[in-house]
Amino acid sequence: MSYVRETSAGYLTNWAARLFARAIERRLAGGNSGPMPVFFALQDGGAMTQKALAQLAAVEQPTMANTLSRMERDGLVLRTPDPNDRRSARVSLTPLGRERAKAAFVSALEVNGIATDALEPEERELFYGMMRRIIAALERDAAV
Amino acid sequence: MSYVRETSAGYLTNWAARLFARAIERRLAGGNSGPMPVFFALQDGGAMTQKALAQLAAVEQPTMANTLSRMERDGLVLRTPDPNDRRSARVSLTPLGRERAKAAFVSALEVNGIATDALEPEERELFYGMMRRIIAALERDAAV
DNA sequence: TGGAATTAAATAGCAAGCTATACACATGAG
DNA sequence: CTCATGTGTATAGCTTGCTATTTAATTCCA
Repeated sequence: MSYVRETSAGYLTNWAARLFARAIERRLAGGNSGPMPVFFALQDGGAMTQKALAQLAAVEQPTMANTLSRMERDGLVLRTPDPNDRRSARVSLTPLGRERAKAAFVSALEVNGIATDALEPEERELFYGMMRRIIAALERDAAV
Repeated sequence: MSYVRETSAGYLTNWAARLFARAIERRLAGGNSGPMPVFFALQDGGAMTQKALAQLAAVEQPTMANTLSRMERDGLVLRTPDPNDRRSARVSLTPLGRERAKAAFVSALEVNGIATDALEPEERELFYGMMRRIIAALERDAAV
């Protein structure tokens, strides 16, 4: 690694993020990592608004709209019109979606395990904390 | 943040990576973050092969091919045919490219500064080290 | 030397992220 | 009650990433 790569927080983070996504996708055989936050949010049978899902996943609304469209196309998710607000729909997992959610959960745990195994046990909470502080700082910056 | 978001290394890393990219792009006014590794590799006037650039950036060859095509389209980069190997071309920055590279360097430093300011000074090297270990672990996994 | 294997780059096609904008419905103020 | 404003989704259009495949040139070996 060059000096820039070794000591740029952004460079390292972007690189690691791509490796995380690839490691998960490799385990999902055809599945992708985009639906993961939806799986986590809805795995216990709940239903949520697209807007709420976008907030949970920390992505913009159009990103979530497209992800849900692909999931709907693939039979993973159901959009039920909200009777109280005809603009809105409640999103829930289909049986196939719940099945895939379980598999995604297993893969995510495995990949996170590979990553955290690279850290000393006492470093792990520190790593999460550092990440959360960096995220908070960058979100403050974005809000300006 | 939910429990999953707070303690999933992959989730946190992906989230932070997107914030890094957005923070840089916000500062580049129309510019994007994809060319950044090319800027860093070529900023001092050197020329490199597409393959070498892809390795430096840690992206696949077609990803770099497309990035370079956009940069060429935008007048940032020049592809000079290699006289010794007609399959290959030497890539270098145009004057405009070098100008943009300087701006990108400033932005990257600023954004990295925002991130590292969220860490205690004595935590920073530790953070880079943790990231490098996680990257190494995930690359080992990918190589299996 | 001539065909096989390797290598550099390009292309096709998809996912997931973004911004900007459009559309349809809901709501609140007068 | 109507019209302006606000809100939930959808769409358009772009970048960046990936895998799989193709094309063209080089190299190696029999």
